[in-house]
Amino acid sequence: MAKKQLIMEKALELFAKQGFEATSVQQITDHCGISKGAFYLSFKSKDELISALIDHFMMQITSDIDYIVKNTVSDEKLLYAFYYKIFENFNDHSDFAKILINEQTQSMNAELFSKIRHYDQLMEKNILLMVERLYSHVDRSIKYDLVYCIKGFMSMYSHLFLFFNIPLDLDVLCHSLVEKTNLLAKHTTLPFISEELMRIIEQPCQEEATKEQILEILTQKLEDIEEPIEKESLLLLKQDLLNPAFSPAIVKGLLENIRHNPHCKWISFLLRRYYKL
Amino acid sequence: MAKKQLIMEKALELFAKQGFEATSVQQITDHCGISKGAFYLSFKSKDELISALIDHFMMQITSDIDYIVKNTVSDEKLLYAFYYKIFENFNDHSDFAKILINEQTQSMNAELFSKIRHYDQLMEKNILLMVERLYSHVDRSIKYDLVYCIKGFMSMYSHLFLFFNIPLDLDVLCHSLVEKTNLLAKHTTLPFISEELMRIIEQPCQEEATKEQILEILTQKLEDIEEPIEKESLLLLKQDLLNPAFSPAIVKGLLENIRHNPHCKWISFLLRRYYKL
DNA sequence: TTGACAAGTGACCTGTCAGTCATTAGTATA
DNA sequence: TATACTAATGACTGACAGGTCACTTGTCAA
Repeated sequence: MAKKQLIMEKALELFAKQGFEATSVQQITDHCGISKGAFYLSFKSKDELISALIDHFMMQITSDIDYIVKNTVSDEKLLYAFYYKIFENFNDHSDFAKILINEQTQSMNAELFSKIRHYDQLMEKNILLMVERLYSHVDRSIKYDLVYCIKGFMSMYSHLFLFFNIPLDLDVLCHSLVEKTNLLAKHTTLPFISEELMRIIEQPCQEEATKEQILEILTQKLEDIEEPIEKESLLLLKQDLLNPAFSPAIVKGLLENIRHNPHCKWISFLLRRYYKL
Repeated sequence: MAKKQLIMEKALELFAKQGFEATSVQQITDHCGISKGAFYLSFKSKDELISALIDHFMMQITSDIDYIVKNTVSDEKLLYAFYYKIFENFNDHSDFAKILINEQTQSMNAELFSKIRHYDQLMEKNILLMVERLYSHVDRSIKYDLVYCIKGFMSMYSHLFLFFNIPLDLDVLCHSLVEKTNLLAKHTTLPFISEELMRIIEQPCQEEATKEQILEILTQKLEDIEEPIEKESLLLLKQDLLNPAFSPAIVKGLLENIRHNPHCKWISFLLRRYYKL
């Protein structure tokens, strides 16, 4: 299991520098100091590696953002917190962010492509939720334009510090983008993206995970977790999933216990969605 | 020469669908109905093909935009005309636009990468020029943010019609973006991109073409052009380049004669820059 | 009809890749 | 020490890539 992590870390560096296609398995294993055969003990294929990388990082950022959008109390601070968490993630995992930007190409495996698209749609949904909450008083016909502008800001400004080595003042950046977003929300009168257009764009998003799927992931995660409180919280959540007994408050508390462990972010996201918290 | 064009057209389709790396020379020649050997009669390598494609389309759009920014009289209409020309180009040459978006990766040949970057910088320069002209009365510290927001709008909204087959109402789109841009220009108080930051980003842009380089391109183009007025205009421009005699008005008129021929857009751009028109 | 020459062909060359598997090294138990 | 087992190795395979070149075809004028 530690080998798997080593490979993921080292491969990430190479992918960010040279791109996915241009990096051979041999290069990765050389960089890890292991043999080519050892690679295939950890991953069934090169595609499975990139797939694991995408899942690992996108689950984290998706659940982070989901938590912020659903749990930030103050409307005032929500947009700032959103931008901050996005850029903080991009900054902390800049190698992955570079891959994500450079490897948008539809040339890659169709399965990987739809995986990225899936996470993109989850993100878009959360941005829309945020826009609807923050700007409920303004003309609703502009909400999809706002979503796209926010996504545009995210992509242009992350380019800045990802590809030029720039000292990043996150606070200034986020305040600047909050102002821009609020300006557009307040004054825009001519939207481009109509409800109808949005319906064309939005392919049906994947179903929510079933209880059985969540249970499976949860059971698997139980083995990885060492920390006693987190382990017990997970165990109790599993029991409640099989045999509902706890009140929402208790469930929420248990989820709170685990959400800061990187390994638990995704399962925590799935459970929040399952319990509609 | 016609063979070259055939290859470029057919390759463009495949590149847009599958990506550059994922398309083999064999596939291209099959799609053209020619042999692999014939490909190498027209292009020295696969890289030279993609390089030719980039030049062909980027020269056109760069010179189109340069002309609009430098020759649109009405401030009112400039921004609209800019957006319109951009999206019109992306729409007309959507296969190329897709390649440009998908193939930003630094994994490609370094020479190709810097070629794209060079055109990107020319475009950025023109956007900056436009921003400085249109918003000379507002706080100048926000001008670089405006440039980046304009680029963000361009990229997000072109995604919409490039990757989802959407009926495009260019007029509504451009009015909408003009409004957004003007709003940001009018009300923004918290810029993020400072003069200093911009200096870090801006690597020295390539030198302007020398008189000799322009002459060489001009002489070569003369052979391709059939239309008598355009041919004579080019010939006169060549004479003036060797032996300055014409007044600016005459030179400008001659340039006007040729600028609508797609083959002449680039040489017309170079000459405009040379004569500082 | 001939011969000269450009245009076009596709089998072939060399290199690289993802992925396999017979073998070996390491380790823990009896 | 012997045995049983897993972890790890790297030479190897087959597929396919970009690029070459000896050869064929087509088209002229003489």
